[in-house]
Amino acid sequence: MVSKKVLIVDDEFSIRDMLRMALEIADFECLEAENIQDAHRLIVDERPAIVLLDWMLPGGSGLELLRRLKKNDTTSEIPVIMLTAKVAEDNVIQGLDAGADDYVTKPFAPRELIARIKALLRRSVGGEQRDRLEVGELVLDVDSRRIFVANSPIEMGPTEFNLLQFFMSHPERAYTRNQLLDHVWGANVYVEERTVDVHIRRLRKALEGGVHDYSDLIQTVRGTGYRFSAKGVVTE
Amino acid sequence: MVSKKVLIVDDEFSIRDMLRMALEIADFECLEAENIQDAHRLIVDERPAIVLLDWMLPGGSGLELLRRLKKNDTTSEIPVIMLTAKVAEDNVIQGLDAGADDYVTKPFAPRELIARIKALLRRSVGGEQRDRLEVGELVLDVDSRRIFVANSPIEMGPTEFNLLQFFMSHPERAYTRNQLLDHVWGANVYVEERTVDVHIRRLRKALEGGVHDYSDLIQTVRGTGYRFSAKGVVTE
DNA sequence: ATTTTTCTGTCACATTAATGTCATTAAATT
DNA sequence: AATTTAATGACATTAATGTGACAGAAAAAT
Repeated sequence: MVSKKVLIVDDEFSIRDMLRMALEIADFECLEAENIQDAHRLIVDERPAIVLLDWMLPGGSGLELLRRLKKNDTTSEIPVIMLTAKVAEDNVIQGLDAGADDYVTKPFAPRELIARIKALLRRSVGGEQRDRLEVGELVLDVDSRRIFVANSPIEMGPTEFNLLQFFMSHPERAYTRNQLLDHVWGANVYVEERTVDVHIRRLRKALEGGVHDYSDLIQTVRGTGYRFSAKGVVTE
Repeated sequence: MVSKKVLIVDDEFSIRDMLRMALEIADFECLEAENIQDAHRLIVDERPAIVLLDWMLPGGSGLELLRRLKKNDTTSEIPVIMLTAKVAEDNVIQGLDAGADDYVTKPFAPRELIARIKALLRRSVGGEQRDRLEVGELVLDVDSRRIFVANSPIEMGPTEFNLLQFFMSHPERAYTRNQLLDHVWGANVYVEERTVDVHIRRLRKALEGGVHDYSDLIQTVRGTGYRFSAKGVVTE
C-alpha cells in the first residue's frame, strides 16, 4: 500500500520531531506546519489523509482552523485529531463540537496516537476502498463483479469471471487443468478436464471484445495447462 | 429529528443508570444490556445508532463483542465507544485495533461522553447518509420518502423505496439476495430468497414509468444477485 | 368496526443464460 | 508423416432469472 500522508500542525519543533519519528516508523508520510496559514495551504495542496492539530497555535487557535476545514466541502471529510496540553473538559467538548474526529491530550504515548490514526483512517478511507485487480487498462472489480477494459464493461459468464479473478490474483504461474478445477470450480466437483479448455476459450473471446485485445494474457502452456502473464503489457 | 437509539452495555446497574439519565437529557433513546448475549440480540433487532460498550463484562469480554460486530457486514458500520476503568495504554490500542471508534476511560464526565457520541454520529449517520441521493435526473428524497424523475414523482411501494435507497447509497457493488434481505428487510426476517427478484422487478417497473427509463440502473449479476450502477449514465 | 385499498410474499410457468460434453479441426511435437 | 495436444463450434441439458397471478396481511379510508 502507498503510505498515507499525515499533516502535523504544531508550533513546537520538539513535538513535531517526535511525532514525525513515530509516524515514519509506522510507515506514514509526514508533512509539517507550524502555523495556521502554512497548515491550511498544505491541506489544500497536499490533501493529507489525516491532520494532527495542536490546540494552541500562533496566528489563530487550532479550533479556528478546525472550523474552517469542516465548513468547506472539499476538506470536511479529512479527519482531524486535536492535540492539547490542557486537560480541561471544556476543550474536549468544544473541539468535538467543532467537528474534531478525535482528541488526544499531551503527553501522549506514540503507540496510542498511531492506533487512533489507524482507527480513523479505517473509517474514512478504508470504508470506500475498493477491491480491484488491474493489468494495464484491464480492471477486475471484485465488489461489483465486473470487468472493464478502458473503463467500458466487458460481458462474460460467472465461471469466466471467477477464472479471470483467480488468474489475476495468481499471475506468472502455470496451472494444470486439475488445479484450475480445484481452485475455480471448487474441490470435489466432477467435471471433465477438457471443460477447462472451453472456458479458457470463452474467457479469451471476452477479452478480445474490448477496445484492446487482452486475450494474450491467457497463455497456453503445452503439456501442462494455462498461465496468466502480464509480461509485455504496458502497465504504465 | 427522531431521537437516536443508544445501546448501553455495562453490567453495573449504577453506571447504566447514570448514563441513561445523561443520555435522556441529551435527547437520546436508551437501550440497555448487561451481558454480551443481550447486547448482541438488541443490536441485531433494534439497530441502535451507536453502542457504548464496557470493557469487562460477564459472559465474554467487550472486546469479543466488538470484534464480532466489526466482522459482520450488517453491523460493522455501527460506531462503538469503548468504556473502561482501566487506563492501561494497551487496552486503548487493542480496542482501537479491533475497530472501536472511540474510547473513554471511567470516571468520565457525561458532557464529554455526549460530545463524543455526537461527533461520531455526525460522522457515521450524518456524514454518509445524505437526505438526497441523485443519479442523473433520478432523485431519491429521504425525508419525504419520494422518488423523482426529472422533477416528477414516481410511485412505488415502501419496500421498493427502501431497496432503491439501499442501492443508491451503495452503488457499484454486487449484492446477493441474502445480503439484500439483511440490509433492506432487516436481519432475522424469514423471507424466501426469490422474493427479492419480485421486488427487483417491481422496482424496475417503477423506474421505467418516468419520463426517462432508469430501469437499467438495476442490473442482474448472474450467479450472484443484483447491482446498482450509474456507469454509463450521463450525470451531467 | 367495517370496508376498501394497497402492499407482500409465494408460487407456477416462461424465458434466458450458462454449463459441460463431444466431434471436428488446427497446431505443435516427435 | 504420425502422433499428441489444444482450439473451436455446436448442442443438449441444466440452472438461474423474469414475470403474471393470487391470496393473505397490513394500512388507510369510511
